[in-house]
Amino acid sequence: MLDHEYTTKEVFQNNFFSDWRKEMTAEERRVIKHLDKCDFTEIHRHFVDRTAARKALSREERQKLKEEAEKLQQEFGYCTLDGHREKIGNFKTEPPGLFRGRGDHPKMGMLKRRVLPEDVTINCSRDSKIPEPPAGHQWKEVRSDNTVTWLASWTENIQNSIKYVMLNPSSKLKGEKDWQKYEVARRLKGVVDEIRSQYRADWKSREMKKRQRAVALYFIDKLALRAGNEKEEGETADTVGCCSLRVEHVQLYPEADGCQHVVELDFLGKDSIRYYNRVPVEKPVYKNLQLFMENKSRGDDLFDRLTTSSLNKHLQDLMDGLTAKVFRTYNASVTLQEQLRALTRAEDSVAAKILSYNRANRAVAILCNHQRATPKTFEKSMQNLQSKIEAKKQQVAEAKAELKKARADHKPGGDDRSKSFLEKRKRLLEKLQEQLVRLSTQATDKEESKQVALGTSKLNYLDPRISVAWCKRFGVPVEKIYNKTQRERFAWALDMAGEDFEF
DNA sequence: ATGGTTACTTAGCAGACAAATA
DNA sequence: TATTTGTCTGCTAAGTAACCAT
Repeated sequence: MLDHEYTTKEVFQNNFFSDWRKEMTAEERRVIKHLDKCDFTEIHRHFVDRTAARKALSREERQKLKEEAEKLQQEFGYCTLDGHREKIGNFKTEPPGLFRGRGDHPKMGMLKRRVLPEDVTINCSRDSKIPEPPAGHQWKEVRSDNTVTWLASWTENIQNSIKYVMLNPSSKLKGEKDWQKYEVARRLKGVVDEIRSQYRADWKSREMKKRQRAVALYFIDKLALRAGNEKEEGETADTVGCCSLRVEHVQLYPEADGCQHVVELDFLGKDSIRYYNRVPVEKPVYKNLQLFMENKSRGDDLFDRLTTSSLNKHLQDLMDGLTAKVFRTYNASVTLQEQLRALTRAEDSVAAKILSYNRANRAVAILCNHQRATPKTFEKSMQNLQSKIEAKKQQVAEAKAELKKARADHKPGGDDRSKSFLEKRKRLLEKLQEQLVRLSTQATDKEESKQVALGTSKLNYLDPRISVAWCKRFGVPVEKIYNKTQRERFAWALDMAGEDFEF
């Protein structure tokens, strides 16, 4: 870990040292008193060497390792559920190490304990072949609870939360759940207009609680904010969602960028990813926000009368199964469908259609604020692409000159040889131009995506049936949109969606 | 309401792996 | 064949939201 910036942080060092001291013998505790006097370079070198050794393995050795991993996968990576052999998602317990939270985490550097069989609960049918604990050990418990989906669990010592062994997304169980999730979102489509007019009416309610709920719901709907459950202070990084927004996260501008009633939101959300947005809102929303912020200090809750559970209770009354997160799924999927409709042209090449798909996907990712760090190799690979484009332009120019020459050589009524030569030149130029378009398309796509993570929405928010239908309608092979794993994950949708599927 | 517990989904990243290129 | 580049997978943290007891 010495290479990482977080090891230089005081919180990390203090947490690590205090946990380390707990592991020491009395003698060690007497000798080792200051972290900054400890030299870990020998251990560090050991791991660097080990990584290098792995990298230097021969083809045969690699093959052998691969086979061993495959054997493990076959032995432990599957279970039988309702008579079907299903792949398990995570069949290995997490190894011990130093905890690395995201963002400014108060527990960074703490020692994450090794999980022992004695910590592990097994959940399987009573009449099944119950997994054997490692020799000399026992499971904490073996139970048979068919109301839950997990196969094994243990309690992790950093947050005292339970970790689970569950099925792979390709399993029937997960597929069905995924399908249900999108069905709930589709039901929202039928009532969303009514819900929207209701929360607009509630902006003027006499009850402050209702007003807060209505404004929060507006944010969740319009900006695709997360619900924002309360978190235990000091246990996790300081992040918020809609219901946990504080006064300090909101700025009001009567006028900005030529618009009236502008709200600026600036906060750290899930995974400490910054959400920054300046957006004009309707006047009653603006007025309400002013009211909610009156006589409060920076650290106070914006929606002090609102919790995620009261919000979800209300949503449940509006539609069976409706919760705050359904709005994210709904708005993401609807956006994809709309964008695909707006961007796709039937006469475009497959490459151009894929660009349109990525643009639509990107619109969703931006809505949901799915960000990523610019890839380390971005600048370099962009330069490479640019030089490829330059080279291709050169080729196009040359081909044009050659075509001109061929035209001049082939007079009307000229011989067959010069005619076929001319045709050849034409085809060559066309091919090169196509390649050039494809390359610049790629460059645009790359630049526009450098800080946007497309995968998260693709996997979790976009009803795959929308994509499958689009592929069928426009003759795009589905493998261009979903790789093998993704096709397995969305097998249910590939089966289900025809070209006229509508979300 | 409130807080604790539990089960599940959603999230970004690092390293492994595979394909492309020199 | 060796090296570079791009994609995929595994990992595990961090959310949502239900349930239950008080």
